[in-house]
Amino acid sequence: MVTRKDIAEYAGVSKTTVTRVINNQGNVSQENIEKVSQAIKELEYCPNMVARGLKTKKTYQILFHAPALLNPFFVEIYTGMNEVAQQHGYHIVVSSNDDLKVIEQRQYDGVILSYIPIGHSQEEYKNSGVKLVATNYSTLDLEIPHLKVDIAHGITQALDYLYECGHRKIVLFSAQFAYDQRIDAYKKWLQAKQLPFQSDLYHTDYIGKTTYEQGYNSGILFVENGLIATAILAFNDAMAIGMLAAFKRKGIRVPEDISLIGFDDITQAKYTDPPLTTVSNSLYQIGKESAQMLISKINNETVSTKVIKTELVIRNSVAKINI
Amino acid sequence: MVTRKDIAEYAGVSKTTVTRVINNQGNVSQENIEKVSQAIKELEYCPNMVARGLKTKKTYQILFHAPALLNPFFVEIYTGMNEVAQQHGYHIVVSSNDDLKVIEQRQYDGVILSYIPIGHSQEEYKNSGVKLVATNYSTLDLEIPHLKVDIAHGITQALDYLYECGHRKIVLFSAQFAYDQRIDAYKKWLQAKQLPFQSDLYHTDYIGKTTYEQGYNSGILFVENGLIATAILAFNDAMAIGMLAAFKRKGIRVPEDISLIGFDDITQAKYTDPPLTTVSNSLYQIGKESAQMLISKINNETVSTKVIKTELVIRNSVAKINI
DNA sequence: ATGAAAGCGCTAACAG
DNA sequence: CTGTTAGCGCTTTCAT
Repeated sequence: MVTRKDIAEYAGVSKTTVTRVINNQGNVSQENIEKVSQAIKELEYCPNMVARGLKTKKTYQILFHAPALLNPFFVEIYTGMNEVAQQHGYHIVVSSNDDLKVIEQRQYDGVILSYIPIGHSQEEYKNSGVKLVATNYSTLDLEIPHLKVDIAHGITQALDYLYECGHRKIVLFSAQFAYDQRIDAYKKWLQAKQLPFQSDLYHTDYIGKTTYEQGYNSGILFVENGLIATAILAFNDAMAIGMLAAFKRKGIRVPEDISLIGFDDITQAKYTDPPLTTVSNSLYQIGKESAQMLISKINNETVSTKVIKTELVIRNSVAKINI
Repeated sequence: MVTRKDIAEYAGVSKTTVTRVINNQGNVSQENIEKVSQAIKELEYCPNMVARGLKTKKTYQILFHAPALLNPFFVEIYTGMNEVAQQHGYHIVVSSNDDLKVIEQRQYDGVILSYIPIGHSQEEYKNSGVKLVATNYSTLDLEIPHLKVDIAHGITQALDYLYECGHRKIVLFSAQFAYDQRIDAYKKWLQAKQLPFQSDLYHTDYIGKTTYEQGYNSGILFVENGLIATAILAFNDAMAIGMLAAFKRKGIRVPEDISLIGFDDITQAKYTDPPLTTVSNSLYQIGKESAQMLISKINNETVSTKVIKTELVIRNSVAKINI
């Protein structure tokens, strides 16, 4: 390994001078700049960021704390994040490891939270002293600056659309694992439309997992219990896609027999049969912005929570029905 | 930040002793072990891996060099990799950055290659001196130890199955971006079956991208040019899923009008309509094994190329037809 | 404009 | 069993 020392000797200057030209801090003669540059090129020197990190306390590494990358949802966010991180010279490592110690151990410059693991609190993260930002958060009481998706708005958009299409019996799939704005938004909307709230018209039958598989299982169950509604608002696209498969399996046609709306607009949503009507979350954009937010924070700029607007993407999984 | 020095002072021992108990190297009295452990707990000390890395030249970081995580294919591999990496205390960072310098800069302990970027050669990687392993490689001339998927075998399995189902006109989708075993395997198989080789029965119309979108476009084109075959062997599942959408759009039924086989068996393949018959690659397993392989190599064990067996997963996208 | 020296937090001889 | 010392590769005062 060739170090700054080698360059210094080769160029006949001091190590300090080498540092100065590498980080172009000025105060070095044109002649020396050239000698050093030449040496660097010839010896193929490249700075050791570990050593630098030890000294400067900056590793140029960011931790993305996500439950499971296998969920396409997170992959799209990650992809956006990664793009801006790269532009700023940061590497991102993804971890679903609940151990907060790694943050200090590995000296991450900052962390992006996409969830707070069970058994941990936002206080713990805050106390750890790292630069912190949350992404795609929808819970109300988060003090950490974050990108807030206005899920309530998205739900309302979807519900309105369903209403326009003539639907009056709509099942909402929510989640048990956390407080979910969906339910409140749903109730509020029902009230506004003067529709009755029937508890069997929303489901919280699954815990934590919002996957294809879970959607499939929920779909099967839903059919077997008798179609109690004309439309479903799924927790997310992955689940909606699983349901699509379940309905197909059970001989239930979408949208003829039941209408279905997803959430997130992941890439595949365009390629399902029928193409999935869904609420777009701008996942990629969210990823980019949250990385930008964290990097700003690392640079000691002040950042504040920002609301992301959702958008209804109309494809073919919802039917107009007669009222 | 609390360091080893703080622990030493708090426990009334030397820094070396602290090191010894942390890395339990023995040669420490029971009494001191307890004093140090106590101090660590009370001061909430945790070792700084950057400093350690500088000294030991081990960062416990692995680079996964993959073109795009958005491709579900890579995500599944990554997930497997990540699991075993975690078990061994490694973090993985994914990068599609072509710059080999980061390997030295960031002092990665090893890198897993899923492709060699255009303009680079395996020699370059080898010369860089890092521990190296390749994953899911199918080209023939790779000297780096790797997990080799026997694509030829997979193709043959798929082709055989199609043949059994009565298909004689089969389109193979290959890729332009690299030498692809598929074509050779296809030709060889045709010969064995004494079927004529028709150049219009394989396509290499797309470059590099093997995505949903590309599959969709290819599917549309394929239909518009007139169905010249009864079955398609797609490059991978992502493309097959895109094609499924295209056929649906064009009113072509799968498998009634055309049969379709994918490659990889990604998670969604189970949830398409119809569920996709495909060749399983054991992506998750590949990920796990390649990480294991690299870690062994990092530990200076000798590792060698290993062939992964493919498996035909029969679902419902292939029809039996009359010969 | 240049260099010497100290030190980031850790490990690894070496000496006791 | 324990501690002293040097040093990993880099940055940063502080002199010159």
